[in-house]
Amino acid sequence: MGLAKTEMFTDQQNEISLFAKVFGHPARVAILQHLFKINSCFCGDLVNEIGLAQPTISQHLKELKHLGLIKGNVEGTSVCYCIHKENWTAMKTVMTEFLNQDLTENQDCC
Amino acid sequence: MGLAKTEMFTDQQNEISLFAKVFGHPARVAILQHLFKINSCFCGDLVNEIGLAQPTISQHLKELKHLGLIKGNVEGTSVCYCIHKENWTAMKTVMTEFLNQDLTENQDCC
DNA sequence: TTAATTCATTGCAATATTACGATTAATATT
DNA sequence: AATATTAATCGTAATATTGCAATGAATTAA
Repeated sequence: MGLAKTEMFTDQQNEISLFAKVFGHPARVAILQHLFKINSCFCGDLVNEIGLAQPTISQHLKELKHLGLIKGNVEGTSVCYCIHKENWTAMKTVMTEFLNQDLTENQDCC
Repeated sequence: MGLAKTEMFTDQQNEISLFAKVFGHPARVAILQHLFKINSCFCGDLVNEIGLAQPTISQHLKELKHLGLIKGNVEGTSVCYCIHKENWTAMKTVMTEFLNQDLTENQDCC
């Protein structure tokens, strides 16, 4: 099938998994880290920085943009990308809540 | 290709993406949340709770176990699963560092 | 206008993921 | 021993993902 049965899960569970999925490829992690480091960044810079072909980087950027984690601004023939800070913060809230589930209250069962 | 070129990325980037990937399916998010809530949990309970077929749940559990985020303990014909707390905490450190990259120092480029 | 630059899109091949029926392995119960 | 229970594994179909060559669209430079 290769298709998650999203209707069986809560909105929160689906949202967490969508954010996580976009972080589930090292190229997208690298793109985001570079955007944080450089702040303003052209697509071509990322192609040089990361070393994948231009269409591949473009595709990864599209996925990040589709989830709202980055924005792109056309400047002449170039496109300048940067982190969408408000959306990043909102994502962080969702993911942090998931990661910080309570660990302490009980003993391990095994 | 369908194959990430992991050799192009840092160990940290690959590690982040591996953790994120395992959270990239709502069933695995649901399994983890249930294990946090119930603490001790048999595989069959998860099948009832989540509503996917037993082989499917078993496969998701295997991936979580392979990454070290849960442990399983055989008890008679059942297997009791729970969160691997030390490994969860270690994973949380890695992911939190990634999520908390500095947002404030610069203006948006676009 | 022509050529160059930059990036998106298309199309495709290779591989991965998801889901589950059928089966197997292991233990427990009768 | 025979049967039941529980969960892992195998095999397979359907779909998704990754990567890139080729191409297209938009702008800029000559």
